[in-house]
Amino acid sequence: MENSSADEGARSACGAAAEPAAEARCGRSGTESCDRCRVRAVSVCACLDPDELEALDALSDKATFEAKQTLFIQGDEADAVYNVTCGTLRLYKLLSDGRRQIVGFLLPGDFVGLSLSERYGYSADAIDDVAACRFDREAFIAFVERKPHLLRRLHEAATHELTVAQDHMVLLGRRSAEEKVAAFLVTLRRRLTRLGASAVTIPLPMTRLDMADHLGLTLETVSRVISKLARQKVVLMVPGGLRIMDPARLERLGEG
Amino acid sequence: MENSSADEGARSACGAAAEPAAEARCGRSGTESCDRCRVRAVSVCACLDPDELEALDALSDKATFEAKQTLFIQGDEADAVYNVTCGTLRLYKLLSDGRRQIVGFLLPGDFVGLSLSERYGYSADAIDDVAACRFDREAFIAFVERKPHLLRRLHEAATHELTVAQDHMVLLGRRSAEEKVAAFLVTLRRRLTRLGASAVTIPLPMTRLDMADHLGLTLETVSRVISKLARQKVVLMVPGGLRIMDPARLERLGEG
DNA sequence: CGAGAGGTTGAGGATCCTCAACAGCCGTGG
DNA sequence: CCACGGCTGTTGAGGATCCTCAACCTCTCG
Repeated sequence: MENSSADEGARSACGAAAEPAAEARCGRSGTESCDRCRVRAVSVCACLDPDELEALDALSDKATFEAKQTLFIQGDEADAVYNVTCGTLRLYKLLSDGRRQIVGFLLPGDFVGLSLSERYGYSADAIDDVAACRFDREAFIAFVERKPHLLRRLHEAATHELTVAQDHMVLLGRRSAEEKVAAFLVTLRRRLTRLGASAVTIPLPMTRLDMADHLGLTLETVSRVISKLARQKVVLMVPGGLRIMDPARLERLGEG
Repeated sequence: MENSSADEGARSACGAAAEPAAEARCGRSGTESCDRCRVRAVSVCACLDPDELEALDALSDKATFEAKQTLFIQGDEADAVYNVTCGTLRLYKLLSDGRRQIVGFLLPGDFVGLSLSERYGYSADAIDDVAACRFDREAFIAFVERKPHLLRRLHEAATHELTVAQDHMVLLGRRSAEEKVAAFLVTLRRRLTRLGASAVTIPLPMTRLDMADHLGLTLETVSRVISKLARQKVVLMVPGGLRIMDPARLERLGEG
């Protein structure tokens, strides 16, 4: 039973049928072995040869998380690292009075636990249904010790994250609400494009509050800016996401 | 001829005499060999044994930069990496209309160029006179290739930077002006303490504008907040810095 | 059908920014 | 030696942006 066509383009990158359970939603990607993995080419695993990949595969569990499930809390002992294969995660820090800053959204291919440190530096929730390769942290570290080129790759990934974080500091510190939302959409579009997803319709599995807590705004401001962009025909609001009607205009709003 | 005692505690971490030239201001730290280096214990070099240290020493130039001198611009080809031994740097990104976000201040012991990538991801200026160990990037990478434990150390440093960046996102996105300034002072105090500097008087070689561009504020707001903290006797304004009168109160203002 | 979650929109207000004036410091140069 | 300009910092008045509070809507799910 397919739904109406309006929200079709706004589906998650998984692109599977719409059953609620994570296993179903993410298709077989949660249980496949590495050689058939959809996100291998964009993941840290891309640097491994077939033998190494097999060894790594032997270390991994295929874990799934339902929407809104918490993977771990900031300060928890870090017993696992993950490679996301399907779905969307939010990583966030809380202040003692409940204020929240989402430091990033993770998409398929992204790695959780780059720091390899003993405790998680942020909390992580599944936003929609998520599938991931789960590695015991100790075992993963031991594996890395024997593969310097994997360490090199992890280092590249970490410094890339650092660059992304610094760009986000510019956004948080020096940009207007409209620029923030536009830049967020442009960035998300680029990431989805690199994953091979359609570039015209952006799925937004996160809520307005999530976006607000990522952009240093309130949910009302996010909603108002998106409404304004829709009024100006830069985007079209569709269930579950946004259709980009004027990419050039959006990029101009998002670029400094 | 020593100046009045008021500004004595607010000197830079170099603690040398006040001649203008970088070599003089930073004392011998800019030309010393590694085994007498003041910041070795807190630098990435700390993981090297004496032989390795000697090999690395052979790769390094001792570079000095005068106050306000630019080391490199965002997008420049990255031909060198640096280890700061004395003085303060600002790392920043610019938007096309001139808005600036300072992504970090570097103190002695900090490393510039962790990403080892081909181009610099931000611009860097000396704030006061600076001394640093300069390494040819290619040569440094070749050295790292032969020393996996140094790569591991660089990775640790990079992920530490990432954590710092994420904490700064919380500050930029979710904290008030007063909290921002207080947190900045607390953080700077902690860093200086780890370097063995006095914890009661914080030198502030950067301008109000620098602080504002780091905290996502205007220079006027920074000035007003500091004045307010001084009125409340949390800090005392001294030439070149601040004396912390009520550390507990400052930490409460700075903590979430 | 009712409850709850998520989203939109409006009115009013707080925070922080903009613009402006002025003070202190310092090196330069008459 | 002192006047001057430039740079930095402080303070005030007024205003823009964004937040807070609130009402209402749609959609989903039990």
